[in-house]
Amino acid sequence: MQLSEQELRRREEKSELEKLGINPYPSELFEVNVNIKDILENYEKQKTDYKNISIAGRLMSRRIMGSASFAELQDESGKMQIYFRRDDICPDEDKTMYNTVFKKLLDIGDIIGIKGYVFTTQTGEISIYVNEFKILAKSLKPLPIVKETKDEQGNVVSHDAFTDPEQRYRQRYVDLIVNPNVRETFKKRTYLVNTIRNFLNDRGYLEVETPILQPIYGGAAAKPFKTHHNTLDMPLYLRIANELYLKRLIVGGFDGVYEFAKDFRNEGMSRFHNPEFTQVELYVAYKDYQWMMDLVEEMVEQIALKLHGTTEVKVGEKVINFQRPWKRFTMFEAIEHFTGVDISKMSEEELKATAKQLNVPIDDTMGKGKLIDEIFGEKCEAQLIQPTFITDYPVEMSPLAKKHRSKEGLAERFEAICNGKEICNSFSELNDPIDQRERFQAQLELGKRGDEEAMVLDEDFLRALEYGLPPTAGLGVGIDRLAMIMTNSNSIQDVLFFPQMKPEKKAVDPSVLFAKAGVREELIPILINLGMTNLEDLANVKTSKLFNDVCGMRKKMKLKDIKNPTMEEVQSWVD
RNA sequence: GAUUCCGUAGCUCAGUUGGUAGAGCAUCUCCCUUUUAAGGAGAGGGUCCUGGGUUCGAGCCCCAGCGGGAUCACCA
Repeated sequence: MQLSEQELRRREEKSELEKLGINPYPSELFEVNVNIKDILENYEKQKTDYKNISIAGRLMSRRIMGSASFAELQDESGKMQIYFRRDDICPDEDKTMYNTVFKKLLDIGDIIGIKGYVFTTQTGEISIYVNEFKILAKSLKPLPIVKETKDEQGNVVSHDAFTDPEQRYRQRYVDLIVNPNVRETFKKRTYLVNTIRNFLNDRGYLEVETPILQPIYGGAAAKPFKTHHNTLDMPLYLRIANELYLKRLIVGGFDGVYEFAKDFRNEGMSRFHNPEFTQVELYVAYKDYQWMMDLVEEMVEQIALKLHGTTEVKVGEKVINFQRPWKRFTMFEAIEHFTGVDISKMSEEELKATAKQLNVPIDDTMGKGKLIDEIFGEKCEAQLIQPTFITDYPVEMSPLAKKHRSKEGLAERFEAICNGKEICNSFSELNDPIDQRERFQAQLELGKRGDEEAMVLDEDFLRALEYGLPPTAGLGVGIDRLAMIMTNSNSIQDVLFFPQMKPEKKAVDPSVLFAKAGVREELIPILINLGMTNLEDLANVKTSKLFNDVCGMRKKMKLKDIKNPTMEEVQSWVD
């Protein structure tokens, strides 16, 4: 690893501090009695409370002017100017703490604790007057620091912003330090989850945990990640959903259960898809999907209010209003609304013809349900910006949903669509075990025909249904999708702290290099132990010395079974 | 997967028909006691993503690869 000049300098500063008897990474706690947000909000009202403060954070900028300096301190709650004066930091003859430690050995990015008092500068900025400071952690890597100014309208303008998406996602910690709006986004995500949790707890539903490692994956149509348990010597799957487990709990006698679940799907990635994502699933006994729609409306409206203080949320150029009640369309109505075609009574052949007319791509494997779904997806979904419930999906697409109480071929199912994307999915749960078995069997048929996402038959789940599942309404809400809308984020990566990325760099594995040069496999560990990392290292020492070293290391590593190389052999590596 | 754009200093980015590698910030030295993108004077810092090719000469042109973004298609 090649260190930059600035990194080397910071390492030297670290040893300078140690030479001065200052531990750059002290162990003892640093008492903090206030944060920046608190000062900004309350100092003007209650100045006497801020005569003796102790605060810690990261040094974000410095303006040194001879024997006085201004700097900026950032803690979790915000940023504030701090003021240093040499003769206050160092009241005695010895000016080391200011002249050397502060001016020379401190850098932007260092974490410090300060004691002092709050005051207002001549230019009217609330600042902290530093009486003493302490280094709490030395930072060895320079931060991509963002400077900010305000234009005439008072808008904050960033300069040299840290914007490279790759760097931001790979080094989220840096992103969080220098881009305060990123912290806000993730706080909102947590408030969103908390709001849902409180909402469900208030209604008496029980938060539960169910297996992530599952012997049979189910509850959704998706490709799973597969792994293996050594002791049991069996395959296991990372869950694609937790639906079937939560329904087992309803069978067990709980009237309402929910779980915030990380689910895993081995599928494509995009700005809407990450291999692992979060859903909250909720199941409530003795309810149906109509009831669940009311719950979703109320819950999501409450989220908007909690996060924004209003039901109106700005997303891109649009304003989305989550105020109840939301528009409700059956799928047929939605299609008729957007295409002018009433497909509710059409046969499979007529549907095919309609799809072709509407330029909806189809293929011969598609049945009636799939055709309807395609037409909807192609012609309607993207146009639904304001939150809208779409109800009554084709039953073929919903193998875990109850058949519609009155409409042939449909299921009691709804999705809420918002900003052109599904944010939740819900149905009256299928609780007829015989029907459920048949639906699974139909899925098996699809699987045999090569549908990789077809569901697998879960005998234990069917057994649970046979004991009796009360009529139940179920719901799944995509937390990431909802968080994207609620935080005005364009990509799922912006609402996941650590989105999935390709590995950073192919580490050049020396053993591969050596193997290519014709080194016997068993000798490679010896070379690595000798500190050789590439072929140049081999070429840089005399062949005879290399030969001696290898034989010596072989002995040291007690590799009796390995034959020493010959001189010719060693020579051949370098050639 | 398809299309398309990008990769130059620690950061943000310029770089002309192909002719010695540039700016601002950051860093270092000096000056400066209320500054605020502080200021003034000076200095250091580069595998121009990698590997080939064309050329007297490549950051620039060509080919291949790596990494990333955006858009589109399937899944939430």
